[in-house]
Amino acid sequence: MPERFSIQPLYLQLRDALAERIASGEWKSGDIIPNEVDLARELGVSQGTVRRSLDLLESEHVVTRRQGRGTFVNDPDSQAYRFNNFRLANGAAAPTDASTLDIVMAEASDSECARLQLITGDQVYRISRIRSHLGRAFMIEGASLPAALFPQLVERALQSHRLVEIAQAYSLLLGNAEERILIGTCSPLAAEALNLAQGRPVLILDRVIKTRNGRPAEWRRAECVLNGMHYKAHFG
Amino acid sequence: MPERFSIQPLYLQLRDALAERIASGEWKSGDIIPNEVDLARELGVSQGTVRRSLDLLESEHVVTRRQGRGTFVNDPDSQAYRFNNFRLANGAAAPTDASTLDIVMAEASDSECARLQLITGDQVYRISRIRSHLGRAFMIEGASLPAALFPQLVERALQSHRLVEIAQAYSLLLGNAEERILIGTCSPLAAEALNLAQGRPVLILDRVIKTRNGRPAEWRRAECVLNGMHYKAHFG
DNA sequence: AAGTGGTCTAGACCACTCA
DNA sequence: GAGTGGTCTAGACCACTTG
Repeated sequence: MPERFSIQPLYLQLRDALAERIASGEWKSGDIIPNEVDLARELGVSQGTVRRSLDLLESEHVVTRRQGRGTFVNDPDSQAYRFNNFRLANGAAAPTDASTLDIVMAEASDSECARLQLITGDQVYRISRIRSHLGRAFMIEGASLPAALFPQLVERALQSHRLVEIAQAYSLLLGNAEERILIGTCSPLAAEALNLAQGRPVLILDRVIKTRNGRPAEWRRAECVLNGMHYKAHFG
Repeated sequence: MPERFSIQPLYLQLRDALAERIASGEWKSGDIIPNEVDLARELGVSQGTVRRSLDLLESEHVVTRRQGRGTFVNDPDSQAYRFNNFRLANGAAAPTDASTLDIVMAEASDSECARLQLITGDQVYRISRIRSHLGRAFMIEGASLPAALFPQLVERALQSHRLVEIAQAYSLLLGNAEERILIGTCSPLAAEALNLAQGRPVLILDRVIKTRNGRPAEWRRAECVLNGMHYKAHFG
């Protein structure tokens, strides 16, 4: 019989336990995890409860289940896909390249504290990146990441500073994102980086991505021009 | 024993049957629908299967379930909330008013055919609306609705021409929406209606809302200025 | 106390994939 | 044919709401 360690339903505890085993690297991207019957026996719960927690993890984009084959841990690339919402005129996802301009560590500003749920004195990494599509730069972004979540980020000298790659390197599972979309005129920085005329209107994307546990992992402010693409949102 | 009328799983057939009973008006907005045990007995399936279909309907925003109380049919207002994504600086939903400028019926254009999945010769209603916030007009929208879905729309002289109200009047349940967000300069029409300077940058919102069955119900093109609000999107 | 949805179990059978 | 996830059942018990 399973013990109840908390007031949470078993299937939620189970979901978190399984997510933790994925985050910790016990099961890696692309791996097949044990089948429902084995997991149920190992964990001392019924198969139906295991199923329920796996279904939840699938809805959270952590795993993918395929009838007749098994339950697979999702790739970081499939995660990245969720957060790239630039689309071509035909609706297909626009392939984009990102490159890092700069990384520094600093004390969190007031707005960083507010958006990343930090307290005054906490440290953040500030990353500036530039994204291009078909070789043409169209977006410049400034991202702030809590240093507590990504210790020694600069020292580790990762290949890429896309959040998806960073999260992978730190064994962190990403959750939802909320974005504020505004319209503005380009900053001097953006004008230079993207080769825009002074005062050119830009789309401002202000987004917070949280971890699966609900902890803010990245606050990004971006300015972009669309160059024939559009930005896709989905409601429902 | 339930008969299987199709290859679809029982819980999906059941979900559609229950949705149909709501759409038809048998259960109205705000009503409590029968409890799981009664539904299961009536429909000749197990309680677990009824539960599964009701959980699905809840995830589709058709009903709301409350432990200890019952399962309630959602209001059109709660539906409208899903499709209003203008937010104030503090993140709260911005209350907006909509008023109709004009309605006409016409033969669907090529782009209307494409976006609404119609064929040449089909009829559409074209509605132009203007939205204001705190008494100030900030968005002008042109909506196209398939006439086949909303017969005699003009003749019925509804109070409001917000899609949510129209759908309610026609016993139609709304599903998901997909929106394309672009940046542009205001059209002469928008400049006049919203009192904007020529060439003022605007946010262009191009959205298709589908019914619960996946049939396109409205294609809307809007131009707006934000006046301190922002447009909210959610990913995950 | 009665009634509702929420959790959990145990087990049967089906549909799909692959060796 | 063996192994996987997907569907469906029947029933026990829990948690919450209301009279």
